[in-house]
Amino acid sequence: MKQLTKAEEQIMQILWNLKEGIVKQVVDEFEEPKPAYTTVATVLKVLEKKGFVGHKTIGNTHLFYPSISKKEYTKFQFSTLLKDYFSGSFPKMATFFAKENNISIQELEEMLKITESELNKEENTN
Amino acid sequence: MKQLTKAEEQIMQILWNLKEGIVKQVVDEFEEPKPAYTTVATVLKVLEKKGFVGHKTIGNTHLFYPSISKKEYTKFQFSTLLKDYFSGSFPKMATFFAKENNISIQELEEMLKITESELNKEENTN
DNA sequence: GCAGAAATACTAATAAAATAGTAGAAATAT
DNA sequence: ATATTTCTACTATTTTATTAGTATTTCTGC
Repeated sequence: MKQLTKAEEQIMQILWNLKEGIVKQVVDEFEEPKPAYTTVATVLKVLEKKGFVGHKTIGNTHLFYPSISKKEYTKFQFSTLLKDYFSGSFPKMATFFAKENNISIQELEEMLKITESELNKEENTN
Repeated sequence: MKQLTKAEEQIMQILWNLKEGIVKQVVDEFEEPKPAYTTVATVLKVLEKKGFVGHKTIGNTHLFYPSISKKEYTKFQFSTLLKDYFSGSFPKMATFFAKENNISIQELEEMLKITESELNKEENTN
């Protein structure tokens, strides 16, 4: 998989949220200063060529949707980070996080609890 | 902080490993096909302009060194990922990791143990 | 001191990313 | 059915990234 560029990623994030949308809707999701309509349209076209989005034509407009899920891309990003910055070790990453945020072992254990309950909760969500 | 580009990041990784090095050493760290000497030199110059590396002149050569630590950049990358893909929640990230890798609660708890011991071990390392 | 090696500086060419304007098609409103 | 609006396609421009060649400088061994 290829990395998204900054502009592309922003638009993907919007599309993942919207699930699907026409160019105008995507533009509206931007903070001021909003990019030009044509800018967004161009990036969407690029994303389509690269295989990250698809569209169906509805009337005279294009309804765009992600053709790669946020989850898939997250996986890719996460693995890349884990590999390049934590030698592929999740405990290393957790340690890093804990130290960066001055998190104690007690707090870590609480997080584990939260994680466990999320794990149960989402067991059948994907 | 600004994102490193792919080429830049590769060279930073090498420099972080070497701690410091001349252009030739950096080139040598590349897998085949190695980039041209001048390519590496150019990227190093860009990195220097952007503030990611510095150099001192030794004899007729430049000894380059990272002027931003891997740790700092890791922090930046990690926070960005956490924010953009896990709503800033570490337990969400841990859950994601566990699910992606079919990790059981028992295994998670073992990871916590490893994390705890790393935490102790590295208490005074930074 | 000079030949050759090794290094950088400068320059260049290409490619990709980012941004947006203009023309023209299609729908719509009256 | 024509004016207006809305939308896409095409094109263009600027900036940044990637890659590397050539010229020049500096060092080193004889």
